[in-house]
Amino acid sequence: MPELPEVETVRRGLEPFMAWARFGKVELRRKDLRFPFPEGFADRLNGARIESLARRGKYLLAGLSTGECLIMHLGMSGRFTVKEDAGAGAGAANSVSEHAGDPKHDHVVFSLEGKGIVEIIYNDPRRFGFMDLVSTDDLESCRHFKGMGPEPLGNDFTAAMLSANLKRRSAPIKAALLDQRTVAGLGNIYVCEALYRARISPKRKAASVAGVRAERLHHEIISVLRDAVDAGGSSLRDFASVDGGLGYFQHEFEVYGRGGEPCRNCGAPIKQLVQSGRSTFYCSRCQR
DNA sequence: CGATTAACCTGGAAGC
DNA sequence: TGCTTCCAGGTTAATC
Repeated sequence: MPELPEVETVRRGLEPFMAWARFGKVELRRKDLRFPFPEGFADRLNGARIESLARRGKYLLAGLSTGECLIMHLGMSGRFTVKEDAGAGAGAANSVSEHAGDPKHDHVVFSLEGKGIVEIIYNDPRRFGFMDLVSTDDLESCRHFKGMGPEPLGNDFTAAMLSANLKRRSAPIKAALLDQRTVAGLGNIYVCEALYRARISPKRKAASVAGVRAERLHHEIISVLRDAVDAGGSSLRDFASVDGGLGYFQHEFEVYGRGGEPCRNCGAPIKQLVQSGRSTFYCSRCQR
């Protein structure tokens, strides 16, 4: 489900409930998601205060008072919902999202004590998501973040850095941008959209995206991600923010999911092909 | 070393 | 209506 803008939308939805709250009961309804939960997961969270809720690429990071960091990845179908007034009696759960998902896929329930008690429910039908606990000191070097590329909406992401990361790569630019070592947080949708905005063919060799093309691409990656974050992400199929609200950036797609429809710039039909096992959408007239 | 593919899972949509 | 096939926002282990 989620690329950077969707994960950021989730982060913003969870932050008011999670920041400065304390973990109470942690309920695991199975022993694994994509990977097993780490040893003693529930015990290590219990009693911990959440000092920050951050995002790195497509990962959510809860910094804990215990010196550890709770790492959460939503995979393809993960979602969080918040249940306020948990434990306040029957029928009192007045903010359960209407997009809560099938309860049979509710795999984790965090009970949090902050201003009142809330339950944070993690639902994930496909179970491609996962959670991990890592010492805060080891965050950068841990297996999830070692080698991860720059944060595209951060201050240190530059065209020169993008160009350097694409140099000596023979794969198509589409594949290179899906690789989280090039830039963090891009997925299939926003790679297609950024390449369209930058007028670069997804089939072009990554290494040939340099100079003015790299500058254009750098600029458009930032612009499409900013626009999508501002729109609350894209709601395809089932993405919903924590409060059940839907993003609306899907209405602004220029190419993604528009195979055969006319390019809004030149009128030529949008083409669709498969790269790296994923659908690519692009305009062969506008994108070179 | 880098590039490509299959695999992990379930559910919804499309095709017959 | 029911069965089958394909496809989906991500990552990673295995293979070339």
